Amino acid sequence: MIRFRVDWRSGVPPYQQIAQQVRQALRMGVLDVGDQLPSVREVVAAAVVNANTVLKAYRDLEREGLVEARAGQGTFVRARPPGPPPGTHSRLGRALASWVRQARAAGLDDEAIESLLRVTLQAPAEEDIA
Amino acid sequence: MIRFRVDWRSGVPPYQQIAQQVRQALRMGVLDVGDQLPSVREVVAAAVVNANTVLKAYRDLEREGLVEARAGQGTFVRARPPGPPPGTHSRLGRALASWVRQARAAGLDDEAIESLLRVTLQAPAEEDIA
DNA sequence: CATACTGTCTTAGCAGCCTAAGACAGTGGA
DNA sequence: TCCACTGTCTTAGGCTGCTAAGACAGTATG
Repeated sequence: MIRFRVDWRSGVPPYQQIAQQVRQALRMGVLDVGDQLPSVREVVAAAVVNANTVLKAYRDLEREGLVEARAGQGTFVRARPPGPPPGTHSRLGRALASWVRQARAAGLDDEAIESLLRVTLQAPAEEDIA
Repeated sequence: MIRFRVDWRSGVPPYQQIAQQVRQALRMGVLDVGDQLPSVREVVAAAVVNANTVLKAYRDLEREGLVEARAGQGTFVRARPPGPPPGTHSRLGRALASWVRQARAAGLDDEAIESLLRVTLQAPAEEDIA
């Protein structure tokens, strides 16, 4: 059963973080069609967030067609998001992990690493900074 | 002169985005000690955000000792944030750009890429998903 | 039927952040 | 001195998101 992790310092709304963690688990193959998501009350009991917040995240995922809520039973994965299969993510993930090790060895902290990625992603579009 | 870019869909408060872009420019060497930041009114005129929002970002940077505000003159870079020199970031940035090209060629969009990094950064600490 | 799960909705309130417009103060040059 | 720039602060309002507690409905099981 997937377990959620909320970063309160990031400024990103918790309901968005939960939804995104589900999407990523689907892309990575950690979750698959038919799997059950933790019940709203389980997430609340884990002291992550309020019931309404979990509900909002699950509703977003339902609107995207990724999950399906059945009253009395739970919330289940209905489909996989568009994109490459899990194997592709695993392969790329290993390469990225190797790069992260280098970056950390060079003295970059997580914030510097994330900023570097953000710059890299925007780079080809336009000059982003300066 | 550095130019700011605000992503309104990210959920991250604009004042945090501005402050972070300055920090990253310092790490990358795009900004250096003595350089001037755009005036509050310039940023406002660029239709990025409100004056109070810019002020909040600059105040955060001042509290960190990175910049110094001088009434009547402007806001100037005072020091470089701790961490490796700009050259290190450039080198790592090129390697990362190469990886990003592979990921995009494999069909990953920006959200998938960012999620993959987030998972990778948390991975060694604890099992983050599942 | 009774119980214990499940998802769902309501109400009320609070906090953070952004906006708008204006006003004040310090600095430097004509 | 006057003007144009700079940072700074105030007031007032609004929007979004989170919290709390409770209540209702659907489903499965004994």
